[in-house]
Amino acid sequence: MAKRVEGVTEKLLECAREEFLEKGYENASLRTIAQRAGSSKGAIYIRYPDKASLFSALVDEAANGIALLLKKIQEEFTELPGEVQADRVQQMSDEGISIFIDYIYKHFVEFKLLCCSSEPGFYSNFIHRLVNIDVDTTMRFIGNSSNNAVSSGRLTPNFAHLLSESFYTGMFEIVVHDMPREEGDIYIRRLRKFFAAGWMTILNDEESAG
Amino acid sequence: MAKRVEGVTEKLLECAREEFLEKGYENASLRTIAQRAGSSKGAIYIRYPDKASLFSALVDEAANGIALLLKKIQEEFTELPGEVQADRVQQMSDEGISIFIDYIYKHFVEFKLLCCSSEPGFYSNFIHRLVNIDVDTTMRFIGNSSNNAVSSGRLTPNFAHLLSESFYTGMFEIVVHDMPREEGDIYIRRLRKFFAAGWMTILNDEESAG
Amino acid sequence: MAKRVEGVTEKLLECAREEFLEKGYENASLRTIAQRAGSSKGAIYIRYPDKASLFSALVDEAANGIALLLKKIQEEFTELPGEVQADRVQQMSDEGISIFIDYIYKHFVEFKLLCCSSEPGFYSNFIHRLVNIDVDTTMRFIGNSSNNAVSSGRLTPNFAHLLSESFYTGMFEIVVHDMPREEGDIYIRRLRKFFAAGWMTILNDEESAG
Amino acid sequence: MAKRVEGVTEKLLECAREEFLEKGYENASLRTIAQRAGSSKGAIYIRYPDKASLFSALVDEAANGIALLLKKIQEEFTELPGEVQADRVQQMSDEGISIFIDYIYKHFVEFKLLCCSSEPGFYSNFIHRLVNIDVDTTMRFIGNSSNNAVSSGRLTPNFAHLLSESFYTGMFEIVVHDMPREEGDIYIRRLRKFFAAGWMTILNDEESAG
DNA sequence: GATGAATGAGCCTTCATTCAT
DNA sequence: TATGAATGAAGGCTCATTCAT
Repeated sequence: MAKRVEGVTEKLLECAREEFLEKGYENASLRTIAQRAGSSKGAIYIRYPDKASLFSALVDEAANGIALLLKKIQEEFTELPGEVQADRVQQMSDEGISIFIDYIYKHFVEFKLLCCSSEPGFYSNFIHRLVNIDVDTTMRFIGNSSNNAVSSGRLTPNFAHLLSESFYTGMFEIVVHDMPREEGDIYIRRLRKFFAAGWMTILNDEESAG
Repeated sequence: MAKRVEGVTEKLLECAREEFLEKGYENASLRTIAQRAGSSKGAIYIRYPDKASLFSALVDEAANGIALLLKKIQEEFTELPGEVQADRVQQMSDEGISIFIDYIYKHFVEFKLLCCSSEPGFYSNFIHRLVNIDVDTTMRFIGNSSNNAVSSGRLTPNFAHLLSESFYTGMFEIVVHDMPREEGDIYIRRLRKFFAAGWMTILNDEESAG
Repeated sequence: MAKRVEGVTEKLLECAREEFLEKGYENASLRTIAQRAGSSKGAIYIRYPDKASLFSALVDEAANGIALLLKKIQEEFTELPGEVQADRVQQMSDEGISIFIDYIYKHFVEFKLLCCSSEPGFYSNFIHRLVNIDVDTTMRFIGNSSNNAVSSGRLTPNFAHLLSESFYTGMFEIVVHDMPREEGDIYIRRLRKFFAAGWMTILNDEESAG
Repeated sequence: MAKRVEGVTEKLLECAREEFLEKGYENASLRTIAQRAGSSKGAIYIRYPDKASLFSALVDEAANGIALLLKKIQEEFTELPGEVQADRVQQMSDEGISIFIDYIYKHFVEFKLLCCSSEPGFYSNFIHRLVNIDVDTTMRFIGNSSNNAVSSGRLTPNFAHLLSESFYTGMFEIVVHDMPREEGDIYIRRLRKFFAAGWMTILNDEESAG
């Protein structure tokens, strides 16, 4: 039984990465990828059923990984006693955010591909997975608490969705702009403060407060 | 004098709009656009020298218009007396933001095209134009005041850029998500509060405050 | 009755000339010609039924003119008394050749178009017209004399044709290479000597002579 | 290993040859060539990067071959002792010319393509390669001898160029006119005599002779 | 007469994908 | 398994020509 030549898959993925980064998903050419890798188009099709799958192979692990990570962080928040949850505006702890940023920088190229080189819709799908996790936790948290943000209409699910999306899009600016780690750290932490402050204006019942 | 058959340009633009919206810039086909419009490929080329120009024709007016609008709003801010500026965190007045939102909703489809269907780089160019206007005003405002955000290193031009980008990207979420006008209004006003709060953490000298 | 705007035809021809010279027949564009002339494609079609006719309009007068000229020169030769003809190898007199060269230089651009910018086949048609005139005279001259070049098989009509073609192609080298008048004069006169010598080897019965 | 289906390349070249011959380079259509060959446009592009390369594939070997042949023949002339050179007007020996003609007839179709169906400039490039070889030898030969053709101004490089071009153009008349071998032989040998006589009028110092 | 919009065939080329070897 | 030849649809674009105005 013929075996896959060792290293071919890796070489193909590496060259695919370069090609996608340089030209974007649509304009990347499988022919060129195969050539760069010193391999053949057929070799790609043995491994991946089509162009989209090849792209996914480069990106899925990181995309799944960060979604899982976020889920875990959020679950840790959910498991906190109610009183502690109520004291926090951000669902990610300081430690949680650190791990999150770590993860992004550890898979920087993959997220670069996702942010800058994927087919239209692919990136937003990715963001939405994160957003859904985030919003789930948020809505559950508010539902469990006595906060009237939802019941008062200050917060709709759709609205929560958009705020979250804005936050995560903001986060991935560090990738889009190739921000060095240190700068990214500072930037994301400030972003959290931004959004913490923002959430305050929603969670707090200003009307009745005024 | 050969006159353009009435309505052909409009029909072409309309069908181009649809095609671009459905398939995105890269996958849109001039052939299909012409067919949809019951016209010919040549009819497109009489009007626009190439595919990119056809797209621009759909989008440029709105893109330029909103940039001009932002500039005007910012200039009005700049012309305010120094004390009044200092009291404000957001450079857009309530009235300014209303006009801004109005403009977006009046050209909703155009911004939809820009946000969701343009070639890679086209959308970010657009956002950057707005961002540059914004950052200019911000940096000048801080330069003219005695605020030490810049001198202390809390704010770099690059950083201001990213924050602004995050803000405007957030704004255009209302377009990406086809938010109805009323909801968009609320959303954007909240976004302002978010960022106002965020800016406070940068403008205020926390270090020395602590 | 609407009248042709004066000078339009001239302008069109002038710009067509330039376009054909620059790009060659196939790659010349009627659209471009009309634009250069500040006129319209329709204006061309009013005057000429198609692209080929426009080209002909630039070139036919010179092509016909030189053919007529050659005919006249050759007829003058034919009308010479038989003895005088026999003494001459070249059918063009010194005076004849001068007039001929004059004509070429007077219509240099037109011949340039013919030689370098016409559609494949057009140039050879032109040359063949000259060649046919030449060969007619030659064959008649030999038929009327007692020369055995033909009867001995040293000269076939086809062969005469080719020799003549080689001569006239050689002649138009002065056009192809933009030779200045003076140089062209010298060159063509040498060419005549070349061919005179060549013809000697055909007209003279070397076999029986040897 | 994917192997090219046998005969496809040959069929493509054959049909390309026909198409180019019938319509000329510009008007030949790759679509038609592929159809004629019962193949696909892609099949052409696997083999040749573009239209020009396909044409070259039909023609280059013959064009290079005859240039090399001419070089070899000329070098043999150059290596002759000075006295023997001086006795010869033509640089090609009888044997040399035979080999040359052989070569043309062995690649008749290829030269037909070159002469009658190539893009403007392609044919003259080809001729100029031969001419440059020829003129090099001629000028060197004259430089090494005591002949005053050059020093007296009777022969300029430019002029030698044109004479040579006229000669080779004349030669390829046998191709342009589909002359049968036997006739071509005779024609070319006569052409040599023509030019031998012509060269005499340049090499001989007529002035001082007179 | 003059215009240039409209046409649609046609151009060369690239592509993802299939499949015989 | 691996190859790359083969495919044919589709790409953007140019063109000579027609014809309503």
